[in-house]
Amino acid sequence: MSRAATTADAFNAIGEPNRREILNYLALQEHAVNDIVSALSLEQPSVSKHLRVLRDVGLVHVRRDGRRMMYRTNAEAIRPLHEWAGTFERFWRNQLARVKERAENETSK
Amino acid sequence: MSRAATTADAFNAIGEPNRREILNYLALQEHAVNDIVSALSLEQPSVSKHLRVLRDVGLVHVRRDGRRMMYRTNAEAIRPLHEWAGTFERFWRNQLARVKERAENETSK
DNA sequence: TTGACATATGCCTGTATGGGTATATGTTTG
DNA sequence: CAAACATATACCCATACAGGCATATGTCAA
Repeated sequence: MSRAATTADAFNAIGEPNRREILNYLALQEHAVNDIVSALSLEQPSVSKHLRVLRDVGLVHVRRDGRRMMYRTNAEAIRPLHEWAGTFERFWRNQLARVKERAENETSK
Repeated sequence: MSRAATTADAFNAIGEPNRREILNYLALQEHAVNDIVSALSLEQPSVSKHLRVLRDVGLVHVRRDGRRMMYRTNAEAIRPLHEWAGTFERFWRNQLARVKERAENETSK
């Protein structure tokens, strides 16, 4: 045993900064691998590998266009993540409320 | 160079399943390390290590209570994550809309 | 079919873990 | 101060990467 595989799930996959950049870039519209390479200044093999990981966890979709491979972010796969983080929303709201409250008490002194 | 450190940021830290469990557990109220060990059936050293990582990226707060260390999730630190994922919301909404639309067209045939 | 173009893989290296076990550190109580 | 209790670290091991470089694979144009 050791560490969990990066390809295990979306949570793990987005841990890599470049992969998040790629997802951002591919969210607006599909792009070929080379476009990503240029846009993010990464090595082509590196991009292909990241795309491979993203694809394995379903974070991107692919489509062949002649000799190019068109990738596109699958927003749907990011939802679980948004929802997980969202379960903490009420807590940070409370925290903010408490801080605000305290601040107001200080001020009214 | 190699991979980014797990302690680099919150995104990376939540990649580990056990750490997400810990955050869930500590969201409702603070708990001592031993409570976590019992609740999640993990080895004590393992829990301490995960807490260390979570603490380094600010995902939990600590407070000493006698010989115990009371940990608590810092929901505020999860917000950036929620927001990042949230930027994709309009995309998955669109995707769902398209799917739904298509389904309705099929039905009406 | 051949060469160019676009990607994907293979391989090697250094590093970052996560788990398990033993042990150090800090705190309380008798 | 000694023993017990609660955590944190130190180590060791096996593994998963991410980056860099070379090369295989797939597709199109002449």
